[in-house]
Amino acid sequence: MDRRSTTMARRSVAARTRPRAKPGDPDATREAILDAALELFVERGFHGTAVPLVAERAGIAAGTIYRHFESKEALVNTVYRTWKERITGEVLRDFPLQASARDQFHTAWIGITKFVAEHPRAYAFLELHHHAPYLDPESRAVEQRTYEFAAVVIARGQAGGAIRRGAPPVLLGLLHGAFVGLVRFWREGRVAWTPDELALAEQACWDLIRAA
Amino acid sequence: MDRRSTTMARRSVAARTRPRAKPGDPDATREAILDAALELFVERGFHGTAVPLVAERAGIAAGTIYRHFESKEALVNTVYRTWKERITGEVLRDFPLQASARDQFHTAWIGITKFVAEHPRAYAFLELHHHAPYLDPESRAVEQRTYEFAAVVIARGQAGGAIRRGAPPVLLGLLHGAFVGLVRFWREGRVAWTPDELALAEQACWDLIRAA
Amino acid sequence: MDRRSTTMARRSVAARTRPRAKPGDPDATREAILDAALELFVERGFHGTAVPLVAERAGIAAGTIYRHFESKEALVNTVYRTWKERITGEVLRDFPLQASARDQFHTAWIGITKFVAEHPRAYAFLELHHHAPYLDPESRAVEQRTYEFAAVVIARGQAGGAIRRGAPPVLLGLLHGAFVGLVRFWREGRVAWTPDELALAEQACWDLIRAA
Amino acid sequence: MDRRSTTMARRSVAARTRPRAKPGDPDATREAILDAALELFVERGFHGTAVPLVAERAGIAAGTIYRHFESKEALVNTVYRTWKERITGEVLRDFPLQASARDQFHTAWIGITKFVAEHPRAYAFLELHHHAPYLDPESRAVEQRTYEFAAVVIARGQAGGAIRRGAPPVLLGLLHGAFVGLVRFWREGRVAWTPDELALAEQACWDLIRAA
DNA sequence: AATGAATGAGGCTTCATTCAT
DNA sequence: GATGAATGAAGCCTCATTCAT
Repeated sequence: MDRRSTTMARRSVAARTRPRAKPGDPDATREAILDAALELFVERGFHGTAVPLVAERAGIAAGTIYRHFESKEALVNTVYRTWKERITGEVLRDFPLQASARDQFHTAWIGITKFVAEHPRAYAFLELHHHAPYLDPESRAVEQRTYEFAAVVIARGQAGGAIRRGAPPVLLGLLHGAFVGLVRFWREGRVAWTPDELALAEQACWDLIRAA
Repeated sequence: MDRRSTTMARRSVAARTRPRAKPGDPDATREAILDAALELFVERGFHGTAVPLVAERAGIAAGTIYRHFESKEALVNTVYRTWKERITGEVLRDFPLQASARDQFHTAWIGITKFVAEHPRAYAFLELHHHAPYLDPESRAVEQRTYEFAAVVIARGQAGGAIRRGAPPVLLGLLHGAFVGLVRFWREGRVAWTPDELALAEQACWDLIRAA
Repeated sequence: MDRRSTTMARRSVAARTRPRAKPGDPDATREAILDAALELFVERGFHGTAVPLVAERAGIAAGTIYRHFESKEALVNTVYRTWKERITGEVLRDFPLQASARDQFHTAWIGITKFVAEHPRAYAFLELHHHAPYLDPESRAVEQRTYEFAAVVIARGQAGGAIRRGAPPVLLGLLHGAFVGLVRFWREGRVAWTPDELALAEQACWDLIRAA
Repeated sequence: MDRRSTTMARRSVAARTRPRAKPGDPDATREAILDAALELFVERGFHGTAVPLVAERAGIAAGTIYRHFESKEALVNTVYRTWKERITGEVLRDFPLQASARDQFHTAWIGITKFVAEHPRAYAFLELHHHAPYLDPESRAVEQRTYEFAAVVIARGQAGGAIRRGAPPVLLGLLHGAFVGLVRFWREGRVAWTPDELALAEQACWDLIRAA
């Protein structure tokens, strides 16, 4: 009845490759569903993705999804929170609260670009579902916390004279949007995700917000 | 199936009063449908908008929509192309091909912000449906043409030394994304759409792409 | 666009025979649905009756039901109220409020037995759905009003000395139950619905409640 | 598949404590299932009760039910027959075949009211599932045997002059229905189950069938 | 051209039943 | 015997589309 250690090992391997078939292990099934949902919601949008299609891509039966998630909405929200918390965690872990604004910016830039490179679909998902009407209050709270943290960092950079004056939300909207635009063009194949391009983009984005 | 020039002319009048007119005039009916569709696709998304609902908001019968558009997809695509061409036209009309990069930038900035202020829903629609899976090749071509023009302008700015070096698509992605991010935050009520904020944003965006 | 009079005539004939096919007339469609639902809910119960089955018996497509009723629950409730109001109206129209208790009893008996003979399925439906959990407050209110009227009549009969002492609800429960039991046995083919049997039953029921 | 006598004996003990015991004893498991099913079928109806829910209330796993019952239908039928036989047995045990009709009536009345008081849910179950479409022929046969015995007793009462003339099924339908109506009103909270009310009801029911 | 009732495929979800452990 | 995750048929309902008027 308990083969957790074995199956966990097996799952983590499977997860790193592709969606996969029915292992009979609840955790693996759950992961397969989350992976399939992530992909499909990115490819076709929430309403454009039929639940049975998610099941098919996950290699399970349609009904099985409802043993793991209460509803399609609960599923998107879980995907959303899982990845939003993950990216936030990865970027903010070891965030240099005492460093200069430029160093903080660099740290965040590296963290986010790394995440995008490793989990491009997850980043696309988060961006596409930003403020989607089917996100529940808890998901919005996660969103909001990230936003508030960023606004505070910006405000402190302004206080220190390193970041240009102006309402932090304006700068944040521009900065976040610029990065999203870059990623989007990369996904569309219009730009490459090379160190050179990224260095250029980083400098440009810093110039976007830095004080003159 | 399209009679853009005629209907567009009349449209601007209809739009300024009310949509959902049903005078028995085919062009007016068509416009009412396009207006209703624009509103609803923004409010509820493509999949969330039922065709009979569009008809109701347009003040006509459900079946009538199919006398003007082949399908729901044809309808979104027409809305998309209509507005994409319109914003492109408005921004590029009188575009100062001979002016300095900074002046060109300013002209474009004024044009786009004006469009956003006057047609916020249309801009939201275009942004929300960017690369949607139900957009057809022709709609994508319209997108592509805009993109190519912008890339050329950037490249010329680089050649003249006014715009920072780097692949034009990177700069374009950042710039376009920054603007979209600003508008999005404005729509979400996080920033105001005042001259001050816009001036700040314009300068920041110029710094994003200008040469050092 | 208005063929109301013609179609109404056609419908009332059809209604008297059997459920029927799609006439294209909304009222007739609605009636066909109500008739089919009445039959099936009696034969198989509410939860045992699939909506598409109702549609099939009504000779229409499944989706059509939802143009006439918001939900399956709304459908049962409409069937319930329609017939409950009808039987109440038929029995209470010309109810002799000033007559003796025995005459009142006889009047009600005749009215109800007539209704049962004419609309046996409707009576079965009402009895089977008495207090069903999916009946909405309005349906329950209809139920309640009938009950209260009967209780008052009983109480007045007791006041006049014609009806045996005791809590009116007890007598009402017994009396109503006895009649329902009689109808049930008739439906099951155990007793005949002949004047002789009915006269016997009427006398027995009167003896059930009359004063010694 | 049935081991009625063994399990029934043990059952009365289990029922008096709590259902949902799961001692690893097959008979106890079976009893727990039957108890849980009885409760739930009364509370939520046959179609409204999910098999896994029965399992949960019985304190066992869903699959286990199918080691004891072939199907959900087999389960209801077993519940039905178990209790139908039990009430019949309790009422007819020591039935005074030689006594007067009035005494026989009284004996039956006491037996049934006692059963209702002790097993209200079981009585509700039997009444609610009378002639349900998912009862199988054997269940109907059990019903039929009870009915036939009662008809014979009535006929003998008529032969002795104590019971009014008329087709026994008519009297039986009325009598049984009256009692059911009483119980139903009691369950709905409209009448109390007190000695006074019961005495009144007994006399009324006797007057329903007794000769003038 | 317009209407709007009707259609029926397809979407989300439930649940009776199976089966590997 | 028991488990409980998985199954997939079937249920309720929506909605893009058609067609008789």
